[in-house]
Amino acid sequence: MSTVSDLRITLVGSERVVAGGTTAGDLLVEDGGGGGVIAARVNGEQKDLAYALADGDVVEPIAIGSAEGRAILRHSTAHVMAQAVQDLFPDAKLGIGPPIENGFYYDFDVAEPFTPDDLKRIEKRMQEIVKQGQLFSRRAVSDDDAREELAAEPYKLELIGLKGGADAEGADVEVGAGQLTIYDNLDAKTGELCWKDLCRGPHLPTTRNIPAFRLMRSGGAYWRGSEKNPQLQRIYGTAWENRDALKEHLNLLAEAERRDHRRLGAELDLFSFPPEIGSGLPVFHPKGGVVRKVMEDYSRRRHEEEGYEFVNTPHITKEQLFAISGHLQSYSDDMFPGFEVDGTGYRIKPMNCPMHNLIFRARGRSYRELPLRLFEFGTIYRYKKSGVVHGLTRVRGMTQDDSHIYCTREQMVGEIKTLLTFVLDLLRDYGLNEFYLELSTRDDSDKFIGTAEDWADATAALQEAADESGLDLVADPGGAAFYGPKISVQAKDAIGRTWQLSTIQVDFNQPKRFVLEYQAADGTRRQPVMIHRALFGSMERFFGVLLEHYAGAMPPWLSPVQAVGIPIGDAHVPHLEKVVALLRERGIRAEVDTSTDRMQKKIRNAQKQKIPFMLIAGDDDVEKDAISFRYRNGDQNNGVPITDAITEIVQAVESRVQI
RNA sequence: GCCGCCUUAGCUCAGUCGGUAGAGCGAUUCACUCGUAAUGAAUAGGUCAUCGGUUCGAUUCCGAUAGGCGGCUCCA
Repeated sequence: MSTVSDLRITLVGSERVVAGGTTAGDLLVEDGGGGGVIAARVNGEQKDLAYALADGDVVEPIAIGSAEGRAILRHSTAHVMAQAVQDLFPDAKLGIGPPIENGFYYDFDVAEPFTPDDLKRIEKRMQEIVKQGQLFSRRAVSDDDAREELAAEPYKLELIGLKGGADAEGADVEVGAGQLTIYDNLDAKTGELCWKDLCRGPHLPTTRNIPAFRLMRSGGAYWRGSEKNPQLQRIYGTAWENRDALKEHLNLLAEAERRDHRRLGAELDLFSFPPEIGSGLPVFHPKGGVVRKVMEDYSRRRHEEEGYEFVNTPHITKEQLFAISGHLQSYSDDMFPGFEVDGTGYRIKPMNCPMHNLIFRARGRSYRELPLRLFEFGTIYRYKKSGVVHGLTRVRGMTQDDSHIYCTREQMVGEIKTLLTFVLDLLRDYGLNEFYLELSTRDDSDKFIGTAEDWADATAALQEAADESGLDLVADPGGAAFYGPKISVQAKDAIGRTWQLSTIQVDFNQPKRFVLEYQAADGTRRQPVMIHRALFGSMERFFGVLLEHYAGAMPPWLSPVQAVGIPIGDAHVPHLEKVVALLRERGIRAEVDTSTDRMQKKIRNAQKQKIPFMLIAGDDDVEKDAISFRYRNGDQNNGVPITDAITEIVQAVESRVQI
């Protein structure tokens, strides 16, 4: 029996004396924090509310709506789901069930994959469990006891064996580094055991604390994330602190679906993926083609201004080139198979850099030429596994806005700084405004080539450029490629999703392999620093990202059709033809809708095509030599003199604003 | 590549418990000429993804292939 002497504890900053045996829950609920407090942070560690306080403990509440609270909620919901699954499918073996961003999952080994109907049944059973208000009850067990209790759960047994060294994503949620614990789900009235799971916790006090959840989908998932392991069936769900938050989340998903670039690409007649050509190989239709052209034209112009030199290289090459670059050895899984021409092996190129290196090497280079910045819209082909291909974001053929910069070590810092500014400015021109950076560096493993000094220098240069940008920087230690560190630019889109776009990558490998050299001022031959940089990533992918960002309503400068003339009657067509001709003279992509539809229908069509400027004309406008604007948002501006209307459109296009 | 689901008219989708198919939109034609998100009518359009099997008979059942979707893995 423990002593019942008073305990001195600290509750969010203030000292407190409570009776022995007080739990975190007693304290926090008594403190008035009962509303929404579902767990506690005691001495920095998450604990159940049932945790019995000890003398000297520092206690903080965890609210269900906080990041930590949501994770606990979702983890507990995963338990409820697993219980429901084992109720309905007694032979299901448990994998792992961690919380994830926006929800949770649990993996099961079952004879038959789950059907959508199964998910409905499971969800229904979960609701019953939630209603029952089962208690989550923590219990410490020895490894041996745990093995005995979980003898029927082979995957759990495997996790017990891994304790502390759990490597798979989510596995450490089940087994921490120390003492094993099991969470029993107990009937609130009878205290009867309903279900149990090996788990580190903490959990909600009862299943009744789950306010809102939904099962989302199921799919296969390899045990412990390895292709070599058997596949389990994973069920994904989402859970929130109240119904509104759940609803908001579901709305966001619906909005994302509405913005899906694959859907918009078809609706707006921008591109398609003819099966006759092959998976992951898009064709751009005239309307998509003009958007791409505008993107390329503007990008070229900016690169010219920044001192890039334009090069062109072929799509195929002797295989030998990739033996020199090393890609054949380390990248061949991602390359299309080779073929033979006149007895020599050839390949389709999966990257442009080796060819740019050959341009660098085409003659002796002086330090006076550096930095040498080679730029190309280089079309490359990479073999992607069939299950990976996805719209424009995961293709097998793509055009990179690729550039390779060769500079001296002394120039490296300055060059990287300028580069990052250039990259961010250009992305801003396309209407992306929220960024953060990720810095991928080496770790101690021996897969990395190049000297420690090289790495330190390059990493410092990237770090310095990143710091100067003032953007948030996420460290990614160990995430670098074997040949050098990199910065990647992550952009947030209009609905808050992040996309990895540009990368700036230092390469210690290829200059060595291609024996790239320049002659320094002192007459010695030195190896240049090589920086890879794809700004949009690929034109296809960036196109897709922009489409989703704008939900198809591209800003006027990027819109395939910038203005459409809509006559009220046939008699007004010549008037609009005249306006459209004037607009075209100013470089505006404009046309008159001369179809036999009624003007209401024409407006509807233009609206669906998300054309920024509708120019409507009837008798009133013809008489006044004017047009009436209708904008995409439904606003009107009637009787605008033609010259004013043209100025307005041209200005909107030239300033690259969104309207 | 792996697990599951899907493929019916240009698009979105019904349907056939095995007896060769429908709608809306779109297209075409005709009529209507209209002031801010769908005028009306008629017509055309499908080897039910492809190939093979089972069957008297397959779009339907089975298998393979291709393509798509959702996961997983991969993305130096």
